[in-house]
Amino acid sequence: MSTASESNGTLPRHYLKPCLLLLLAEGPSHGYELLEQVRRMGIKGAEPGGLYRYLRAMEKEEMVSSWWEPSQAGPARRTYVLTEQGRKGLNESVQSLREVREILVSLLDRYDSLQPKAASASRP
Amino acid sequence: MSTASESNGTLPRHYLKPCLLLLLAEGPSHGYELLEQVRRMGIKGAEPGGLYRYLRAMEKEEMVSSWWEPSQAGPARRTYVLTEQGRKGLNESVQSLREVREILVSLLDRYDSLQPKAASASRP
DNA sequence: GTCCTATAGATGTATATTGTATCTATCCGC
DNA sequence: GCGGATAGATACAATATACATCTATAGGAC
Repeated sequence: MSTASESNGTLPRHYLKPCLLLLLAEGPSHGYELLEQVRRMGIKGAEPGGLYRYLRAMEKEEMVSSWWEPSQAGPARRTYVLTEQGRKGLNESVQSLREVREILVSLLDRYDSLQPKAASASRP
Repeated sequence: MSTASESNGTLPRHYLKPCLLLLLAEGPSHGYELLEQVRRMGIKGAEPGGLYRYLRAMEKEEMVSSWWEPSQAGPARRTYVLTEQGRKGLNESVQSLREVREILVSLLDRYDSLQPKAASASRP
């Protein structure tokens, strides 16, 4: 257990799947590119191993489908698209994400209304 | 993997520790009560096993300290208080939580600006 | 008194999820 | 033909989580 720093500066990898669904809702893509996109989105700790695993898992669940596509520069890529079901899945996970956001907001509000002493780190 | 519903209506248990630190920053408390409080806060899936284990772990890290206290009704309780270090830990994890909140907000905004078709679930 | 329930805390263990390292393959420039 | 960037995949160890179980105390029902 690493205390307080287990999600330092990054979205927990926990949100990888919703992120992937969102990115694929914006258009078809392939693993390597998705990796860079999720990193740019804030999941800095995302790494290829887990990402490819998630993609294959989501395919097994029929949230996405894929095929090989030759690249004009470099090795062939597996291109992923969102399925009808994946879009439903995205809608659903967005709903839970909204709840998470609300809870997070109220938790942070609660922190902010602690005695000033405790808030020393955020108020100079 | 259960797709899209793994955090349905609840804060991932992942946030248990920050929650406990916040609750203890509001005042000393004991495990059984903390359990109910975190559940009320939104971590509905919290269960005694993990919670007590977290508390002992946090004590080993000197984020909290505890002692036995007799109860006027029922068995003795172990009362926990936040230590100086625990308060620092809270401040730090609140900072990452703020980042998480920001990323979540931008992710949801991004979802909301998808083609109307995709947003059918949230706009009647 | 003894049985049942609520309160309180703790542990053991099976299973899932993650992190990390490693491996293959293709194409490009040189 | 070699090294580096791109692309995808897997194995295995380390952690985390869920779930069941165990102890103990106080209070009330009977």
